[in-house]
Amino acid sequence: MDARRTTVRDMRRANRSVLLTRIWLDGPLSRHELGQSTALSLASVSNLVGEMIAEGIVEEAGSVESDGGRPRVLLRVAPGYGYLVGADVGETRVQVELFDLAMTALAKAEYPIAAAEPDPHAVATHLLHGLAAVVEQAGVDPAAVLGFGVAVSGTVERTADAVVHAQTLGWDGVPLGAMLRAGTDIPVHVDNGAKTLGQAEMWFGAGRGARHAVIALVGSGIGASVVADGVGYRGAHSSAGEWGHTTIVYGGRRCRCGNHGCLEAYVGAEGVLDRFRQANRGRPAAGGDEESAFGELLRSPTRTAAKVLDETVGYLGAGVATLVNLFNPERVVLGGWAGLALGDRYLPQIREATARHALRQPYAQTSIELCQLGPDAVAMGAATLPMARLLREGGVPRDPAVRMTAPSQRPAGRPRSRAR
Amino acid sequence: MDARRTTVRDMRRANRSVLLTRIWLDGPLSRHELGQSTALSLASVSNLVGEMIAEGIVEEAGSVESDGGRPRVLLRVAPGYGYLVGADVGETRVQVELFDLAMTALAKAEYPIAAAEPDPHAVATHLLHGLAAVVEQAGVDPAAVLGFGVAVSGTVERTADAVVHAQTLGWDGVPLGAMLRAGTDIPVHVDNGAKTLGQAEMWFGAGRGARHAVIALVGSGIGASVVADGVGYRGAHSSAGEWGHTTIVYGGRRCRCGNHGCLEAYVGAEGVLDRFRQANRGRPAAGGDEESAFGELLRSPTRTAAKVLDETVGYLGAGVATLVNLFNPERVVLGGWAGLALGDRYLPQIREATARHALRQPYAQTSIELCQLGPDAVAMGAATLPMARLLREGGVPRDPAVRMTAPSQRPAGRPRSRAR
DNA sequence: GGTGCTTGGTTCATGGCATTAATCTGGGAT
DNA sequence: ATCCCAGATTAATGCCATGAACCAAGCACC
Repeated sequence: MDARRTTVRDMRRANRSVLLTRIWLDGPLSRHELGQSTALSLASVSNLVGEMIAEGIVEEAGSVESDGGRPRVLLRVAPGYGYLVGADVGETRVQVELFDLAMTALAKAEYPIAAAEPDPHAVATHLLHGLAAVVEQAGVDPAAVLGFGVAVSGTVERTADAVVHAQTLGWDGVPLGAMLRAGTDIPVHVDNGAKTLGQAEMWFGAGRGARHAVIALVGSGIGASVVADGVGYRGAHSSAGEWGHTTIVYGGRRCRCGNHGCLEAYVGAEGVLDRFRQANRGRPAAGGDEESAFGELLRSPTRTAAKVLDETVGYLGAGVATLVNLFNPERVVLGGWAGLALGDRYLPQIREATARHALRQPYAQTSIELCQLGPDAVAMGAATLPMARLLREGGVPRDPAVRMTAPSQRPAGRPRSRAR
Repeated sequence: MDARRTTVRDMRRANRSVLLTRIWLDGPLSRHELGQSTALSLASVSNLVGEMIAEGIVEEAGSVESDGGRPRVLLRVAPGYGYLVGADVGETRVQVELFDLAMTALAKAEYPIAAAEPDPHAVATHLLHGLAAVVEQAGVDPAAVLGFGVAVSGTVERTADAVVHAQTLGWDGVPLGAMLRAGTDIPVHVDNGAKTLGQAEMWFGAGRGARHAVIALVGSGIGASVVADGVGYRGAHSSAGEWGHTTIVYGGRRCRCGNHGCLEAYVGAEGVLDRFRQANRGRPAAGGDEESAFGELLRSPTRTAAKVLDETVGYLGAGVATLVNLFNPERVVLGGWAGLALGDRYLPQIREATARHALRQPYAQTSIELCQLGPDAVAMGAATLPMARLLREGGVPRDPAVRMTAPSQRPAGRPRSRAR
């Protein structure tokens, strides 16, 4: 229902995008298979693929015999056509990683963050240093870096400046995108960490193959990443999926957001430990930091701990049921460090609790799984941002005339279509 | 991220769709304005519009002087090009209405439903009779009826058979679409009533102009219709938006769905009246049916009633906050007969309660309004289903070769483009 | 070791499409 | 009358996917 024209060029871009996406996601494929699954004519597949091979973004990768006939040549995205850099701005450190297009990590850099509420400029500096460092470390031509994806907590406005509002960092209105762009020519993408992790999980993890999924992340805080019909659901201002602060116990426990009865106050790691302390006559769980204390609780639960955890599973089930009822996903993927820890031990119980609280039919149509990538995949998730753009644009650079930096074996060095 | 090709024909259809949608929604427009707002070249606008005029779906509607130059001719969708029939399958009656393309109601038919759990065949018969009746009544050529939209409660599978699961009707797996198609040649569309009402509200009511909105419907039951980026959000199996059975009071009141603490058990009219009865030492509210009892409660609230209603507003606020946090809409539209009744009197309080329970930022980015169409717009909502298809397809009939039934003043009687 | 078969991939002519630039149309102002 | 101005149409152009014909590579069979 959008009010935008379509031109003949959009068509080609769209078709390139479809082909490239399919080649990238579903591994080496022959031209024939591509035609089959995209409904594109073989002629067009050949034409478009030929163009992309000439540009260097796609390459032939061996062939496979086909009973009786000519062997089919397999195609894949050339891993070395370009590189992606992803960064995770956590509460304790900035982590930067460089990947090739096969998503193989080639270099890594990490910078600790001292302050509880770090200075945005310091973080931006870390990020830019990290970017330069991993490019240097991997020995990659900076011009071949297709984009720099940065994942932060909090919400990110979808404007050019990528203004960040992050309560946990104490940032309110930090134009991180603009700040980074001032320091590099590489295209910068900033987004929420839960969303990027969700995208990574959809492409490489437990979400593979699903078109409608919710990635539910439980850590110290709680968030969710909603994927609807293959694309991330963002809402009007990109803050959709704030699952942690939905009311689950009206008038209940006070939450750090200031409200009462939020899911996070019951299921978030901090909330769980706090509830345990109350149930345990004021004595907190053993263990130094939150994560080890939470792990200790799970590993050797006392009677009190078991009770608290049982209740936690119940609350979590009600929370997941809310997601199931409202979003009707075909899959719910539970992640985050606390979510994985809980899920490892209590997944059947979580499913039961969800079944108790969700409507029968939507529940029957969904499955509840655990994240497969672990919580360290945030940087990779961030690297999916430039990759998503590359796939969306069908691999073409901004200016269709330029871009002959890609390695091209062809003597002509130009797309064939010009040569006529 | 869908794996579907684009052809040169899709392009034209998409552009026709964009133009037709814009002409229909934003009233009479000149070719110039169309070019402006769609970014289409004036030549293409002229070409496409000319085609649509030749087909009869668009017509010129006067002109407006433009300072100094040639006056601009205004275009509109020809109201009599075709007709839409919408039906509302309620719990007590089947209502069928016929509209022209300007959405003017031209005929109406109504059939009472006796049983609490009506026989699907009886309902289908009513619907088909109603369809024939309104066509007859309006004196319209049956071939000019573009589609028959049917709104039911419950969820509707998006398959050709349009299988309906409706708890309130006692239907589980009724292929209503298939049943209706067996009795008429007119294209049949079946969907959930909340969703169609939401669409109507988006096009003609309080949702106008919004791209992200949630229409929250509170009656005896509770539902929501989510519009994301201009299109209805359906989820994997079309049951998204089941807001009524999200847990709001963990372990709370028993709901008719069998669970505990559902929003519906607190804010649904039945739940409110039930809570009043409990608070009122077992004496129910005055009034015969649910609706009048609820109205009575609101009109002259006793101290007890006021307290119950205050609490209701609180629960409702928490429920709306859940929608705001999870969907991040730019607008929440409150409707349904009970929702409107509550909203008329308590809208400021509902806003406050929502503010208390929602995150600050998403709440600040949204506005909470009341439905403008009233609960009787369900049949019109159903008629939006065929209209949506017409707009999506750019007005072309199924077989592009046929369709010369439309009144055409041109002597040639064919689209000009052929005449070269 | 040719001949035909089968499957994979490419070339070429064709028709559809939106675009730009030029042209035409209808009104007021000079 | 003539000019000007803006709206609308026509003509020429270049891009695009498609179907049909054609080339390529392996295999089996005589």
